[in-house]
Amino acid sequence: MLPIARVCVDTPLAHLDRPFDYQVPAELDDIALPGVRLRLRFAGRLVDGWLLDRVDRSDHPGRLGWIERVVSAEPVLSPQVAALARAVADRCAGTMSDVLRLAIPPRHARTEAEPGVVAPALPPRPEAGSWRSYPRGPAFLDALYQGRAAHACWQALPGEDWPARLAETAVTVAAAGRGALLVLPDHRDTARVHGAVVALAGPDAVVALAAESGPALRYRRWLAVRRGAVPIVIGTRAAAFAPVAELGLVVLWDDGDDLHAEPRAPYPHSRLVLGQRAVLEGAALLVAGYARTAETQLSLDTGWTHEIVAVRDVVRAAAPRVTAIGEDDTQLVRDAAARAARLPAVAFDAARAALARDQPVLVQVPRRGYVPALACGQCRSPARCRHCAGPLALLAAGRVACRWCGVTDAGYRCAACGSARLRAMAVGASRTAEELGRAFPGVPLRTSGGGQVLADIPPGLALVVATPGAEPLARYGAALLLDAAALLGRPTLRAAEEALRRWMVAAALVAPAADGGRVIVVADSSLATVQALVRWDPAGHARAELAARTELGFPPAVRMAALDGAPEALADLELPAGMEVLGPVPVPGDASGQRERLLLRVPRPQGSALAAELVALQAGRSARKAVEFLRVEVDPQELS
DNA sequence: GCAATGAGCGTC
DNA sequence: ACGCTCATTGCT
Repeated sequence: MLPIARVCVDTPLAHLDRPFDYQVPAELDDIALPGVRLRLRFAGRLVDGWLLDRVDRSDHPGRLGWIERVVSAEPVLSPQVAALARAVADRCAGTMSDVLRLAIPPRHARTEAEPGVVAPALPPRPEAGSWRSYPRGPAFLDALYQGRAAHACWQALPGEDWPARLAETAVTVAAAGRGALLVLPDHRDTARVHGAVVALAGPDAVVALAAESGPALRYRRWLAVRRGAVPIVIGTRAAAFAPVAELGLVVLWDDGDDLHAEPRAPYPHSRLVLGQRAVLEGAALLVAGYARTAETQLSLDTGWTHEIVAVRDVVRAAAPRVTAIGEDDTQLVRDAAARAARLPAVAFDAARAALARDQPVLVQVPRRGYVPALACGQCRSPARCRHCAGPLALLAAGRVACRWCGVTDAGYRCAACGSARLRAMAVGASRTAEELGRAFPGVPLRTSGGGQVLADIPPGLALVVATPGAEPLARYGAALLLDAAALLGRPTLRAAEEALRRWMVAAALVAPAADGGRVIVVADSSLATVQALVRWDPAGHARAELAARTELGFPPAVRMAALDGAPEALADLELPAGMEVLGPVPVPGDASGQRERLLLRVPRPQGSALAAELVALQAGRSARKAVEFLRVEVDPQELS
């Protein structure tokens, strides 16, 4: 066999993120194949590595070391995942070994020794009749069956059985003899889609890869995928790297959910990982959800995806009736208990009507701890810095400063209406479940959220109080979206998009308007995001959101990177020339105050140049043995 | 003039 | 964290 092994060495040092050549001892020659885990001596110490390739000669002028050990003959790193890890590392200004740590689960030797399972027969192609609600849906499924690399974004109708629809896409691909990979925000959604695929194609065609299962089970399922025995993989963000054989389709559900953002370096988002895979492996791509992100809108505008949406009348027929009531003009009810829970009359009436029809009522209350942001006192549009368009915040002294560039702005005027008045988007006092329960005596009260998430509820009457994302599955007669202004007023770039997404996830569980379904959102009806919910118009909202971000120079219209570190460390950085530097600003969510953030901003076409510069920056630091902490995140998820 | 020592650097 | 290079030091 070819005498030289090209190896990716598992080291945290950025300047060593390249292949190294080793000699293969004769006794390891037949198992030292591409993809195996290795032990080798690197700079004196014994380290882990990945065998990338066998080649006939090395360009290294010095003496080559020898591979110490092949950990196991299992070729865990497929060529496709190796290429993916390289591409993701380059894009995120990180190292391949960091990405491989995310991509490949820890070895479980006993599991590896178990006999493998046999791949099941191809499932039959499923009926795709339900996709007829979406004019371009059936054509997309045809493309999947024919093995074409179609790229689409799909806005599910309210009330849609979306797990069944996603299962149909996956089984269609499996029926054509290729693999499908579906990535969902959480375990609950994963289980639902897994169930839907099992119902269509049986239990042998699909595995769920989720962190919840123990290491042995997780590795067993992962190995079955790697060995080509399972064509359909469902899972949370780590599954985006699953080594599905003959990948024909990648699906991302609810791409605005921040659970899709990987918190470990180099912080790749599932959207990025799956997008890269679609390109590298020639697979179809489906980005789906009730709502639509600005990133997905951009992929439509650039022609990278096309949209699968229902026509207006079909959307209207499926949606509940949504009513917005402003906080200020809220008419409280006579009922003392309802008044104590600060329930507006309209909300109280909608809930009572649903309960009278024997249908459950959902109450969405935001999680605690949202920081107030500043908005125009006149038109309520977020207050933006005149210098860099960053978000304004109130300093302790009562003065106003930008959270991005730190410039204090004494003479603020709203860019939209010219008003000089500012208003804190106060976090509404969160109503307790007990207060709400007292307003509806005799109705079973259930709460879902935090550590106690209910998957579903028993049929019949119930008042369900849930935080966003924890709504139990049911057909509700009404939903009350309380403290909506608190969701909308969060001082982050994605506040509006995120609010609409969360409202839609809740509202989609409510019966259509024709069946009496009602949604009451306690927020000013003149706000664009509230109107988008009332009209059930996720596409229009995404278009407006992207237009606004383009205007202001925010992602995804531009490429950004965040450099977080101690102020001295940031001051010492030799920043690349030719890009806009914002800050230092506070690090979002950092309570210690010991760290600051620099933001680099470039036009999108210079995105890869920015990543390359940041790789060079980190390589220089690690070569110089710099010890001060520096966190580099390209496309930072949290932006104020 | 040259060996002995140690800091710095690259890492196959 | 090993081993190589290269500069410095101290001795002949």
